[in-house]
Amino acid sequence: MPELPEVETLARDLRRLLRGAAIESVQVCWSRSVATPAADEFERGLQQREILDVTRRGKFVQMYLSDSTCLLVHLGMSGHLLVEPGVGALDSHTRVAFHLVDGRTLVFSDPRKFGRVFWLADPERVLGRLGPDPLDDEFTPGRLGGLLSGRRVALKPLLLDQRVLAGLGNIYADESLFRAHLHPLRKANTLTSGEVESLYDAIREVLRQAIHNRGTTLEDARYRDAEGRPGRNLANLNVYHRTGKPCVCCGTPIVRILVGSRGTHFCPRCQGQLMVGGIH
DNA sequence: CTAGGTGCCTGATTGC
DNA sequence: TGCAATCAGGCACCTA
Repeated sequence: MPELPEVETLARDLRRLLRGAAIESVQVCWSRSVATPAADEFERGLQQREILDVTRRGKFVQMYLSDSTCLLVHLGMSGHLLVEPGVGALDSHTRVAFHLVDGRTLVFSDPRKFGRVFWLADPERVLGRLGPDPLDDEFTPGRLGGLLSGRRVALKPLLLDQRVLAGLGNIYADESLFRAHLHPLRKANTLTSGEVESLYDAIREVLRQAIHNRGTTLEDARYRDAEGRPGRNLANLNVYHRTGKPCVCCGTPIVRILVGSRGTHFCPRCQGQLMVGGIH
């Protein structure tokens, strides 16, 4: 599923491909994919607008348009944004098609229909709820410590909460906890300052490596960049989707448990400590 | 604040 | 073989 590294890769590609392009017309094929405004207004209002820049915030792709409005795309579980050379054969998973003045098509394809597109004058209406971006310069170990302190919730659900930290999903939350040698059920407020520091380093390093590899495309899965290419970060995963396989560090089989109904992968030996001092 | 549940969805997998 | 049931998961929203 697309998380911060995949969305970052996509946003960089789209910036290169779309900056300066103008929208000729918009076709909404599945109206529920458009969160706001209503589909007919979305189709009418976006005509002739120019795409000035494309960035990322958390897991949102953010497109700045002429007239200072903003198009946000959340890919959900299975969304893609593809730039196609022509009008393109719109397959059955196409939810919104943006026909560009230069003849290309920006396709929002989303089999599972969990993705959403927003057209807003003020993107903060949606983005304002997000916590800090873990790769932002403003994000420091001290800031992470502040987010964890006083929270009795387990680390795994906390890392997935976009209001706390924006951009981690199931893959990179598990990978970050492995890299930091922290058990996913450890209560957030029990971390020592050294452990906070190592979690901070782990999150940033896991995300940076994944971006360097242009994101993770699982064997079965579907993540593709703006030009349809898969990412190559799969070989970098240490725990996610490696249930029963030996830990790269100690050889112990990787375990999968459910935490808040989400599959959670970890090494029971490397990440074994549930409490400070090693009490289980 | 925290924990747990539901609904939204459909391709892939599992079960009989 | 073939069909039906189950699973996967990001997120908003609800209840206790």
